Amino acid sequence: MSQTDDTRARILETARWLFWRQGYEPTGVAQILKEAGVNAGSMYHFFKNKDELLIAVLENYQDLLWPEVMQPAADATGDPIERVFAVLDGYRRMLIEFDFNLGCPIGNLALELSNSKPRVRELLEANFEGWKAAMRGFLQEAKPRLKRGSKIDDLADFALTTMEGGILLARSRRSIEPYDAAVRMLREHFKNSLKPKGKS
Amino acid sequence: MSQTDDTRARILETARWLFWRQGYEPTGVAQILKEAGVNAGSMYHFFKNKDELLIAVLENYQDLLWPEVMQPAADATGDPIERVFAVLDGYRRMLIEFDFNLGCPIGNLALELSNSKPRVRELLEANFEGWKAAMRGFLQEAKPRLKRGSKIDDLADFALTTMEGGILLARSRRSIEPYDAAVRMLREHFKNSLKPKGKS
DNA sequence: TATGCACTTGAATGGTCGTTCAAGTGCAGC
DNA sequence: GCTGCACTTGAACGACCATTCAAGTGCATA
Repeated sequence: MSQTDDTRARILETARWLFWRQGYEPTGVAQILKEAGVNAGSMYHFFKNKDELLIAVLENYQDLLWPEVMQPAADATGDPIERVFAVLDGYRRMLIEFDFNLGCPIGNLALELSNSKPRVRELLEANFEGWKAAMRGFLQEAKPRLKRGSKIDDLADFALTTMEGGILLARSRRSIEPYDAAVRMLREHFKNSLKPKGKS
Repeated sequence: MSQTDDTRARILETARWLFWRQGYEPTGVAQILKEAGVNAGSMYHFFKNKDELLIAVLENYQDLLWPEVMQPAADATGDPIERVFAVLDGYRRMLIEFDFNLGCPIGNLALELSNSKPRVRELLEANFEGWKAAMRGFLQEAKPRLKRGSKIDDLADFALTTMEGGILLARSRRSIEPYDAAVRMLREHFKNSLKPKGKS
């Protein structure tokens, strides 16, 4: 990795972390520069402006989705339905690890920026879509066990809304309870979508 | 209403509207002053600073919850379960009316500010709690029709997380579909929580 | 008519914002 | 050793930020 790549990567990673913790608007360019140990001119050499940096961050999240979020869940269990809940458990651990100070990075930015520039909105949507597609992949594997009427697409959407809503509420109440309750309900819902099978 | 009350009320209402549309941080005091037709000194006569204005806005939301959100739902139908869904339908209409540019005012602010001053967090939580309490009230009425195992508190939480998650996704995708899908799932879940009754 | 106080005026303050740029540095290819 | 270009330096820019304040205005009470 060249010095060049290193600087660019360091800016990107610092920005990603700060946008996650503080949001986009409240994070000043000066703070990014300071924490990345870089001067203003360097940043503006790699990124046209703060908006373009955000766009690069969102593109970066797309690349990180599988290795950081989905792969660990796939490793945790072979059961495709359980993989869905392993993903949700990943967010649960994140909530607790950071003491409810951090939420879903995409969800945070989506709420702050869903009225902003088209390219930004496009990338936010693409990130959600990628998440959903991964879920659909898991569910597709479990298709034989699902009731005929169950729509895989709706189930994936529902997992996403439950996760985002659960995180929102858990952070506000600074307690894991609402998140757990939401996941419990989702699990019940999934159970009702599975064919009734006497044996495992 | 005296001139005094009028000025204060106008500042409060303008701030509420702008915080809703743009969020807290991105809304400048100057913009509030301009749109309210007020000078800086007047605002700082009534509110110590921008933070205190936010706190007043959040207190104001608490007062508005029943007349603006719950009463219309209570008027819409006598069936307590349907009242829950009438509330959700109110948010649905809001999403469409403002072309997905506006979300739940509390949800927006909660995501932006859940790591901020204690009094702010406290009020955000109290707003969610008020919403949930109203839902619990509806569900309590329907208690005889609920299965013995169903926890009213969890159902109320679940309605809230579904609503917030659904709004988040709908705004990002700029389509009502994910919201409708989430509500559909919630309805199914509620149906499964009701005692199986042959006749209506 | 005089006193006091709630409220208003709007310019000014110091700080931070994102961004620019002229002047460098150091390495790759010739 | 020279040229050219990718990259870095860091001071400076104007715009906007929340907030302050001295100087009013106008009304209620005496």
